[in-house]
Amino acid sequence: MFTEIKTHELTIDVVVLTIKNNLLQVLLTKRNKEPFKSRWAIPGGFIRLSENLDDAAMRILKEKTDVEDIYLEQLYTFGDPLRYPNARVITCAYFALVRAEDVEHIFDNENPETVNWHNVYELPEMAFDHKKIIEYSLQRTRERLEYFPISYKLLPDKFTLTELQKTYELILDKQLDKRNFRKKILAGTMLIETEEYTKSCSKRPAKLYMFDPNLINSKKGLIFS
Amino acid sequence: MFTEIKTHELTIDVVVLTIKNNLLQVLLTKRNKEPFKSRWAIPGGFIRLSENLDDAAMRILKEKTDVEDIYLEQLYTFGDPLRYPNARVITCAYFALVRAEDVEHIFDNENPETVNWHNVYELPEMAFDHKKIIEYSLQRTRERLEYFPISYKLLPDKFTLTELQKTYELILDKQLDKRNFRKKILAGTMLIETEEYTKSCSKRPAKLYMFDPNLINSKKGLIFS
DNA sequence: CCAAAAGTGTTAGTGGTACACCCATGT
DNA sequence: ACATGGGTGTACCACTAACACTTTTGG
Repeated sequence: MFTEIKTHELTIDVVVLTIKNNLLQVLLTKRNKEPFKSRWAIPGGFIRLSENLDDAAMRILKEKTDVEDIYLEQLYTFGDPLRYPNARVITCAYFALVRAEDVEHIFDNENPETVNWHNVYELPEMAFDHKKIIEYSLQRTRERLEYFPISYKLLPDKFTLTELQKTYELILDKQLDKRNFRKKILAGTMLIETEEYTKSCSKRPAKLYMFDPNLINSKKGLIFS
Repeated sequence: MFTEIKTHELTIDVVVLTIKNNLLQVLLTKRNKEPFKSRWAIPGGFIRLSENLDDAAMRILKEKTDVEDIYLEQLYTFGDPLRYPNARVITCAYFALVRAEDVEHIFDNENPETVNWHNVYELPEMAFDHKKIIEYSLQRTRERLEYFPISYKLLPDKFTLTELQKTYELILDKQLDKRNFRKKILAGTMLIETEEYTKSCSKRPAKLYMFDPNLINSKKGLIFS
């Protein structure tokens, strides 16, 4: 029996989003202990003494995947007294955007074989308030998309305009007009046209583009209302 | 197996903003103990077991002022290992907008006579990372101003368009065009024109307006870029 | 030659910005 | 009558939204 000195515990939870199989997906681990045994949850953990919160979120993410160079942002701190049964656990939630191609393995030492990607628009039954946290992440990602070129963190180095449009459509969960999308995105200065084209696909080749690495940190995104 | 050693403390800090004497001001308390003894700090406190984070922020605010009906929003959680000397204190920061007229007393039981309003644009030397937290609040308030009619939380029930414009100008820290401001704000549907006018000022009387209480929770604000 | 995705412009409407003068009141 | 802040309209420009056909390739 633990002493009741500690009134609350602070954890970090990380919503990891990627685009895989033409779907916007979130990384979930299946719990192997109570509470909420065998329900799905977002990855989480404790903060070490020497870490700041961002470092802790990054470490927790790396424990489940092997990615570097991701977009990571603090989301919100959830602290309802009833969010965690029989304990007071406050969690500082983060969200991350990763390239599917960079994630070679997903693993969970405590729960091997029980970590997986799930379509964010068709979530299974979730543990705790994790459904709410994922929905909050999605909302924030949409807000960010309007102001920052964050989509490059979900795409390979070189991509077609159609792939970029698809990324916007998956995040915003709506269809965009092809001509208006291209006009607007090319009017901005964040894209560089390459001389390369897609090959060996069975249709007309598409030109490949890159994000301008000098402008990656610029604050200009695009608004698609 | 986790060792239940308490590695960090979680607190709540609240940035309280108001408009007073034609300035955007923040409520600060002067510390009477180490660390940072006699420096100014934003009000803060601990979270009780039965409270959610919003409730804790509201209680802490009420310990220093006597206001009801305020705008209160979670800002960000600051957890750098070095932010608090010789301890690991993580703080979940909130910001609040209050009407100066609603604040009859400001007080601090521990530090009587050492709680006061300060111009947010001319802050004294602050304790901890509180300057950064206030700057962050200001930035968030500006973002909110673009999307939500939050300015009504800083103004009396009835106000002139000039007072409303002044509120925007103080928050955005820039001058706005009078005709464009009026055109845009009246094109929205959140204002109700009253039949009343300012009296007993030495100039031409100004018409008084109210916020439409039905639209207070609407998401339409105004963008002044 | 057919299927499939790539690529390309114009128009109408909306909203933003810049800008200068008259009005109502108190002294 | 004058000083002070209240109140008003127009013109230009930029951005948004709607919309359909031709091109290139592989099979």
